[in-house]
Amino acid sequence: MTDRSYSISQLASEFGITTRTIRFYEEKGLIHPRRQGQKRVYSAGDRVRIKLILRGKRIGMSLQESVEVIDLYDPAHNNRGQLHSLIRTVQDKRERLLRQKRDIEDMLAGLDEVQALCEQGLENAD
Amino acid sequence: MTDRSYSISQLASEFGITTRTIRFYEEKGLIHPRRQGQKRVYSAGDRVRIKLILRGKRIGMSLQESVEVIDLYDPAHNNRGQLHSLIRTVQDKRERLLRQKRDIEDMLAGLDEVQALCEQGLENAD
DNA sequence: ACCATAGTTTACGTTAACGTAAACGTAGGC
DNA sequence: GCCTACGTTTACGTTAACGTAAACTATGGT
Repeated sequence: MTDRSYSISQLASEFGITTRTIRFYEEKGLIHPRRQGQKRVYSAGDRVRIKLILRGKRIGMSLQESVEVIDLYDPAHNNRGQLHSLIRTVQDKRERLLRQKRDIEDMLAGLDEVQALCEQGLENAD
Repeated sequence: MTDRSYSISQLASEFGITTRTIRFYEEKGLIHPRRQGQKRVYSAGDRVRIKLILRGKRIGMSLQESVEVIDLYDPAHNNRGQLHSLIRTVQDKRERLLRQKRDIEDMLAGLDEVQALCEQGLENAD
C-alpha cells in the first residue's frame, strides 16, 4: 500500500529541516531507517514518525516526550498486563495537553484584546 | 489596590521554581523588581509577568518569545505609528497559536483512540 | 577521465535555560 | 555571641538539540 520510500534529503526538504537533524533523530533512537548499501532509506512509517516528532516539538515537547506519546500508538510497546499503568500514562498526557490548550486559549483571548485596541487606535487616526 | 509585594522565595514557592530561576529572569531583563537595601522586592505586576512567562514556557515558547507577547499588552511599548506592524505581529502570533491548538487537538484525539483500545483490552481480560 | 550531486562518519562548537557551589551580608531568636 | 534562615553576587557546570566543518564514498552525466 503506502510502501513508498524516501531519501534523507527528500524528507528534509519536505519538512523544512536539515539532514543533520534527521540523522540526529536516528542517533537518539527515534527512528530506524533501513539501509541500501550505506544509504538510509526511509519508509512511510519512518516519515510519519518524523512528522509526529515535529508536531510534538511545535507544542513544546522534548524529543523523548514525543516518542513516548508516539509509542503509545504502537501495539508493539503495549504489552498487556500493564494496561492500567498505560491508561494512567494516557490520562497524564491528556491533562497536560488540556492545560496547554487552556493556556493557548487564554493567550488568544489576550491577543483579541490587543487587536481590538489596535483597530480602535487606527480609527482614531483617520 | 493590588499593591502587595513579595519576596523572592515567596514567588519561587508559589510557582514551584527556584530563586535562581527568578534571578536569571531578571538577569535576562524579563523582570525589574525594585530593591529595599540590596533585597529584591516584587510587585503584583512583577508577579504577573512571571506567571505569564511560565505560561509561555508551558506551551513551548522561549523566554524571549514570552516577553514579546507580554509586551504586546504593555501600552508603553505600543508607540502609535507602528500600529500596522503591531497588528501583523499579533496576527502572526495568533496563527502559530491556532496551529498549536490544532496539534494539541489531534494529539488528544489520538489519545482517545489509545484509551478506547485499552479499555477494550481490559474488558476482554475480565 | 573528471566533475557535480547526494550521501556517509566523526568530532568539535553553540545556544538556551537554568543547576550548583562558594563566599559573603543581615536580621531575628535564644 | 552564636546559630539559623533568608538574602546577595560571581562563576563555572550541565543538558538538549542541533550547527558546522572536515574528510571520505558512490554514482550518474558529459
